[in-house]
Amino acid sequence: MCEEGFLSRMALNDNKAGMEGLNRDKINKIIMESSKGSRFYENELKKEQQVNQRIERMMLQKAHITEQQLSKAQAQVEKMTSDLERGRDLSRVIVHVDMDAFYAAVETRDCPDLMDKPMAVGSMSMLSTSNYHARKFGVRAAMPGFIAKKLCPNLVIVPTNFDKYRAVSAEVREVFADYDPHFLPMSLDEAYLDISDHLEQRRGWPERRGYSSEHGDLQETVEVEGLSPVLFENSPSSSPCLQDAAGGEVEVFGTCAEEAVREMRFRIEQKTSLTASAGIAPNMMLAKVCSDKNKPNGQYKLSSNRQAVIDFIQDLPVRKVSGIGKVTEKMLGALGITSCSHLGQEMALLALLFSETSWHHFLHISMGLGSTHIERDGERKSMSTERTFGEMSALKEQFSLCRELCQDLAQDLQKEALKGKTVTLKLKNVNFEVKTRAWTLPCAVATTEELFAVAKDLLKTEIDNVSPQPLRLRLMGVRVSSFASADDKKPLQKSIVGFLHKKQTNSSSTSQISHKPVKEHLPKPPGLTQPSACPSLVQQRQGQEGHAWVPSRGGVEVGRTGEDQQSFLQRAHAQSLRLQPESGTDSLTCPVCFREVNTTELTVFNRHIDQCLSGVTMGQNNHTDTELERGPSVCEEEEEEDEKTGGKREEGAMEKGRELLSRCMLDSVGLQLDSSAGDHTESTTGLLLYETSTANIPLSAVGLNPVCLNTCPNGGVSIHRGTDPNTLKGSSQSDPHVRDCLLSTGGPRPMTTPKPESRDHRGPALTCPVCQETQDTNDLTLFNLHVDLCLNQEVLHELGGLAPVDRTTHTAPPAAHKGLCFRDVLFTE
DNA sequence: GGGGGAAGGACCA
DNA sequence: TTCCTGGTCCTTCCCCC
Repeated sequence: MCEEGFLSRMALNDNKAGMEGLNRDKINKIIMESSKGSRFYENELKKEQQVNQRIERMMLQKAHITEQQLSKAQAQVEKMTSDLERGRDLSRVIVHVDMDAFYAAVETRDCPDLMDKPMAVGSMSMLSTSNYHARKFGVRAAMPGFIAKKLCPNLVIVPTNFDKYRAVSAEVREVFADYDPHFLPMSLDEAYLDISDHLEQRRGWPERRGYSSEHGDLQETVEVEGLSPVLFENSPSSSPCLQDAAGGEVEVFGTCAEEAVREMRFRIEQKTSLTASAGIAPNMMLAKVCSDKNKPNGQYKLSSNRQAVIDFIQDLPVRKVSGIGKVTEKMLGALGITSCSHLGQEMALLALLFSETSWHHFLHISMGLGSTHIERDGERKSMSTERTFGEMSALKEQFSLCRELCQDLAQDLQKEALKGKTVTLKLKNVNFEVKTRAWTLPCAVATTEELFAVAKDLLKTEIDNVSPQPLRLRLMGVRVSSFASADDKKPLQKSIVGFLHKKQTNSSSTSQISHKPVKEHLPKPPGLTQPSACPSLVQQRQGQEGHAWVPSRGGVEVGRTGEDQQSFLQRAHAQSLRLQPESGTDSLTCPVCFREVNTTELTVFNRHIDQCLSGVTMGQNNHTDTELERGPSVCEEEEEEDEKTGGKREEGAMEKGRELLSRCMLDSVGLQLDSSAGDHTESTTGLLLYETSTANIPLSAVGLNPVCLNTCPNGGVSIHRGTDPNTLKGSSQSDPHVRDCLLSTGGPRPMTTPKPESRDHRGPALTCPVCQETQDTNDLTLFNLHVDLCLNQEVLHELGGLAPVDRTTHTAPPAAHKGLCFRDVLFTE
């Protein structure tokens, strides 16, 4: 700490070129006065305390280290050191190039009036960079503009113009490409190059080559030997400058690494009127440190020999190394480590106090080792967008912003043709506390609607968690990660077919479905991910089975355990598994009971699945092992019965099947189907649904849209939150569900669905609450069938990226068509 | 005990 | 009056096998 009560993490970070020799105390006092008492400050104080606690724990741990432990660690360190030493590679010439105060320099170039003024690029909220005049006042990047103004009242703040910086950056990169076509850009103003190959070529060139800068056009000139050298004005170094035949100035460069880099910087300056600094070293870590050595407009070369590297590292402050920030610096400082040589001396201690990853990193630094191979074309891991704003507490605004962010992100994903399985919502409240909430889906998503379906549920969970207080936000962001690999992009149904055929179940296929239940396949309601975050749920221990969450109000209590989720997976997929025959197989494996069914007859197999499902779903599995093993024979008996009853049984089975589907899907997300609620037992699907869990349910994950029926202006099936089904009638727009429904759909729709009690209603044409299409029928049985089919399609589409072939006619698929058939609807890949 | 997801945080430009 | 954005990687915790 600089002084009593001062937050070290808020103190001026002068670890930047152009900030040496400043009056730190004076500057810190101003920063302190501007910040103290603010929410930001309070949050920083909290974080500082956390770091201090971390240090305390570390020191306590240190106090308990024995001599024996230390010598064991020392042996380990020594072994690793000698291994690393053997692998030390000094053969590459790595360059780190960094444009000087890039954004500020671009703005100054375009507005020369700014040349001699302290200026910064950014806003009153945050600065992106500052010029060297401003740095003398302590003004630097990542400082809010209002504080910078207090440090330097004459500071000119210019708003950012990224299009302009991108254009300049493209020009600079053209130059980089001449020295290393595979250079690695780190940002708009920074890149790593491996110029080893370029230097090899360069050796074959004339001893010196020159560039004439006449008319601003940089021309490579022929050999200039024999001309009298003159100094080039504004030249980065005092290199000789010659004149060509026309009397124009010619800058001359040699063939060594330093000359090549000087030439590169010269060309950048000629092309953009901006200066760059560079570091030349045998690896990336050292090159980065070297580029900062002679900033601005300078370069530094570290010789490629071991002793030079060791000497260079000796007195280097740890904070100068990329990857060591203020927290690590403080932790090392508590152990008396400030320079890289200290780091090497205390390595055994560090090996005992830090994680393996961390101390290995420290060891590399202390030996002056770094990457000698510039990793190119690394795959992107995530994509996100976030926005900071003034306090936002209104639900409508929050959901609307959430959708906007999803829309922006969907556009970005589309540009790179990416789809990801994990959607993360980031929230920062007005107290600067950051929360992230993630949910991993069974398949990759990319569209606005898909992203919003998840993000809004995550948001809703957080809103409910602080209810009845409003969620007071200052930032919201949405991120997508776990991008689909080439394998993941393959249609899911192939895997399903493979999964069901016993011969393939044991293969090492990368299919998304396997015998072994994989967690990410399990749609998990956000509300259930963190039981403690949901006070209305009672958490129960159930032996070895994990946790069960029992809703404390509304509906019948339904415990949910890991087991439940697994069986949901089975059920959900089973529901979507209606097969077309595939040649070359003689048995199928049931996705519910996992038993082999000796048949290739899909009607028979589907019946078996239905029977399994009825057992699983109703919680009264009537299958005995013997019965299940019989598989086909059960179905044979049923077929016989069908013949006797003239197919009536089939009709009943369809009805039952529909109910089962709804029951399965709803149960899986904590909803219950109620068939005993008096007048309200029937809705458009002939079923009244109400929620049995107070957790927030991402219905979209299983393809259900939370549309509501008679009480909601949007129409549809009623999903009533947390109240007795008999109170449904009284719902209004103030009902949270109705409000959400309106929000998510953009406003009330004309109510076109029939009243639940009027099953024989003969009114105008009906509109399906799922596909929103008007159906040319007023026969509710037919209409209900259509709604079910739509729901099924939505579910399958969600689960497997399947596209419905025919939504209106429900025609049976041609027998020869290869694909999946689910309840008379054909899906193609 | 190891693998993997979620959440939070460090660090970078 | 006011403290960003977008990305990667690491750590910790917890669940599950």
